[in-house]
Amino acid sequence: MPELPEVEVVRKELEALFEGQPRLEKIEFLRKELRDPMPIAKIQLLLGARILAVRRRAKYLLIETEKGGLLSHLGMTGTWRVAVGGDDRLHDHVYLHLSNGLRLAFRDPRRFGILEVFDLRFPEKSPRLCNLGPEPLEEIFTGIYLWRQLKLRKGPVKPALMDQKLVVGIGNIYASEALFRAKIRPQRKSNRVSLESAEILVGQIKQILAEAILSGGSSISDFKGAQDNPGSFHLLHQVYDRKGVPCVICGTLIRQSVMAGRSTFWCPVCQS
DNA sequence: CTGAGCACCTGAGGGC
DNA sequence: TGCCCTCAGGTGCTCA
Repeated sequence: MPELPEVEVVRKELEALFEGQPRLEKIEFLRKELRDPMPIAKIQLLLGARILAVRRRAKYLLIETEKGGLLSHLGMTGTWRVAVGGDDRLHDHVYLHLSNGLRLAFRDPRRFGILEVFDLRFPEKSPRLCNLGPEPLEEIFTGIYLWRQLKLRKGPVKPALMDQKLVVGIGNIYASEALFRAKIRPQRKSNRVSLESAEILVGQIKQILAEAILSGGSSISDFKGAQDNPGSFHLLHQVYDRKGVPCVICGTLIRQSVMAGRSTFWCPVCQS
């Protein structure tokens, strides 16, 4: 799935496609459910509305219209794509027909994605958004904040970084990558990460997410932008999916293990 | 409260 | 070539 950088890349592309504030002329559902049933009737209430903006909160895309908000999550394999005329895509589930002539497809083979409405006036109160931690690229996400949060936890630091209640947007790739850059072993107990290490880790998280956005995201497997352009950040992965490959710093072979059900990669020498 | 395990679903890739 | 197995960017449930 798309982690924060990939979602942000999609957001920017949608923003460009929504230039001129097109109307939602038709919303076509090719199936009734993704991971959960879609609230089709509520979504249809947005018909005819102009699209005003598209924002991102955590890994959610928030499309703001005159008549309300449309929220989407890309799950593991979700994408918003400009549908080309006549194509008959197996995994297209919803089409947004816009008044500028574009047809946007929500395409998601595994159907772990989400499509719902949200209240524009109180987005933070919507059920999907009300328990989220701070945005990692904003100033409130600091070393002292992370250190205090980690102090409260006994488990390993890597799953903690992926907990969206602690901080949003970091998924399985960027958790491994940020810990490598900060020289922290993923297995390190959260409450034993020093303030100094937490400061370094926050700096690395901000840097890696920003770099990934600039590179158009990581295109492992099938992530692509709305108009088929792949990102290139996966070329800069230093540990993720590199089991048995020499560490770029010290040459030791990268190791892999499973933590909280997710593959985890690290250098046994550089990270302690 | 926390953390672990698993379920949700399809497709890609490796081994034989 | 084909079959079978494992694994995949996330989240949210149950259970201890």
